[in-house]
Amino acid sequence: MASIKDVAAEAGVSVATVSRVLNDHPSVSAEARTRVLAAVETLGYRPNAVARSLRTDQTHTLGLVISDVLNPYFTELARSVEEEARALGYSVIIGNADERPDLQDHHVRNLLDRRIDGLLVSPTDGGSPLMLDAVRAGTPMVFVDRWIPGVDVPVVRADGQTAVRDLVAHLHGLGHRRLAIIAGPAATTTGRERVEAFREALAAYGLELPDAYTGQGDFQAESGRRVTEGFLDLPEPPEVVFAADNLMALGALDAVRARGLRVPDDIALAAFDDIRWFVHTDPPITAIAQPTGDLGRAAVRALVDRIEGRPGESVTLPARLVVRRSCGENPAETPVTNRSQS
Amino acid sequence: MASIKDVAAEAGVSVATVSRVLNDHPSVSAEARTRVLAAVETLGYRPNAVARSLRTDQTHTLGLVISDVLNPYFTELARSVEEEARALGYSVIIGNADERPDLQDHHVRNLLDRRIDGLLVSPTDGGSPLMLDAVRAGTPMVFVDRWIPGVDVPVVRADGQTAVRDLVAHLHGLGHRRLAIIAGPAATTTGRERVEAFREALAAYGLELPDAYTGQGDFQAESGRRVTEGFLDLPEPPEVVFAADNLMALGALDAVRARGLRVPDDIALAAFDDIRWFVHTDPPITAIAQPTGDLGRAAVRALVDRIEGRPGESVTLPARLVVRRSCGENPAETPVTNRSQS
DNA sequence: CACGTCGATGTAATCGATTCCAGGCGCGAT
DNA sequence: ATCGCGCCTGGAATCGATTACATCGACGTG
Repeated sequence: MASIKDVAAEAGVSVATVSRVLNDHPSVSAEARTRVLAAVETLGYRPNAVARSLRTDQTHTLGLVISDVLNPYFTELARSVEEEARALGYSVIIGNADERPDLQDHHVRNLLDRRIDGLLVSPTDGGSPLMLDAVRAGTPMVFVDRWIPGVDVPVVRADGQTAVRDLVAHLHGLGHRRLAIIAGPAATTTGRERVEAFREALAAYGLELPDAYTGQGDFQAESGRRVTEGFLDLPEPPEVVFAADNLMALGALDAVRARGLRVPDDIALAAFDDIRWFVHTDPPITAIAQPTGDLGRAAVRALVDRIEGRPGESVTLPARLVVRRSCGENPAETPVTNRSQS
Repeated sequence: MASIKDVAAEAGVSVATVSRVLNDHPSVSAEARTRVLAAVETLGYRPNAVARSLRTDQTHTLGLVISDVLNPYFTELARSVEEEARALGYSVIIGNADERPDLQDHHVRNLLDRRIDGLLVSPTDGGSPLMLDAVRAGTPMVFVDRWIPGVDVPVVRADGQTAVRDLVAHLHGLGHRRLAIIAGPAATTTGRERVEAFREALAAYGLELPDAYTGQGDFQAESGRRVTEGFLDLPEPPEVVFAADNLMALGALDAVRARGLRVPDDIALAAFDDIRWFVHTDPPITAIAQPTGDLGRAAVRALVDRIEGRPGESVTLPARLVVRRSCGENPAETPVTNRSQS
């Protein structure tokens, strides 16, 4: 590949001048500029980003470490992150942690080695020393969706509390009283918070959340299936299962169907995280929708603010309930919200 | 951040020795080695990948440019690509082209500027001058899923011809005679091939594929909806709609449902690309499944072979038909294949 | 004893950019 | 005519690594 020296030789100027033209520095004569640009054209020159980064100490790259790329929620998040980053002149390198702390660490280390300008993380766990060191060392960082308590890093996330209350109201209104939850890993904030919000919402109706109705999942489909099977084996199975993410809801659906039971007739199902496919499942699934695109964009803006020396603040956006048919018929309401989705 | 110089100073040796220790070069005394490693430890030193890349002219990074991250097929592909690359010591930077040639070019340019070691592309179109230049300039490249005819680059893809024949046999056996297809963009190989395979398979049964039954889609859900509406408006609508990818099938499902019609009673539906959710839609959708994971891994191996100076060959793997209920009941067969999926 | 060999180490060049600094030139003011 | 000031320009340092080459000492051998 042609280097800046080749361009300088071709244009008959020094490398300094070429560099000045390329970074449109003011003091370059019109003549030099045109000669350089012509040389760039004929040589098909493209600046070497690696060399530039070494010198300027900026890569114009953000790292995004997410917990699971196969989860449509994170895919959508990744997409909006990349979009906003591109608009602001940054590229994104995605690391998929697969809900595994060791893989998460691998990616964080890799990204740090590559001297990314900032890091967007949705932590799988309570935070490895590596990540905490990075924060302490001053690496610009922003948490998205999940976060690590006690670490001084902006957090961009959705607040599901109101939506969970709406969900419980909806369930209660349909006559359900025995409500169970498939929780996410206790090491994650979202894993804990969703259970707490659910418990509080139940309390408002004088309902309890017994241990038997609190299954421990890991945000993956298989755990949803396993936990649901446990629920169905209980002497008094719950009337509703609320899955703390969309993949576990999928697993729950599998488990229910494998027993030859039907949703919502035999057992109702609801999920945190709404995804396109929930409109098309049998039956369409009632879910709590996060403003995923907005979260991704806000997270990037916060991170870039930090990188470029501005404050960079935390953002919390509301999630909302989307009622479909998986919790039982509500003749007046269902057709409307269903149609609004299509 | 600490640099190699700091380590050298701390250990009381030269930078050359530090570098030798880090790259485990044979001629370093045991004593120097331990001193260097200790210094690395106390300083928390990590080599700067940017500097290293500049010097060695390798980034140990692959670029992956895919057509649409929101498409589960490509998400899965991306995941397996990253996995295999990691196993071989490479990182992956993903660029999402969103089926837009201009975005595809943006990412290719960006990746080239970053001096990635090799490029994995699933082209959205016939190939921009930029990409063709890169091939000519000797950038290691491999096409995956889709390719560009006439370009000398290994291709890793699935062959759907047999599976499409199986599909048509299945449909014919169920009594369907008026079969329609929602095609992908004519600029893509997969867009063209799937139509051709379908047409040939129909011919084997003495059936035609009239223009009215060939809708032009763009691999996005919205086009599937639009085309399907067109089909339903025909004086004699088709009995089956075969969507050339999973998103267009989703759009088709929307369109059918919006009319208050039912699958498969009013119209049958099948799709190219199988995804997890197809088991759970109403009804479960008959699809042609690609060995996505194998494709991703094979593509990475071919690319890394090229990068490291070995041949790097094209690979074609067979796709297979997965029968579910969306084309009509086949009492003997359906329960079995359906159960095998769960 | 002299010489060649080999292992361990350091010095310095290099990768391809950016940028500080100094110098040359033209021009207006004194 | 001289001076000073801007504008352009080039030389050279620099970023943090890798690596060719030189050096030096120890050791074995003829």
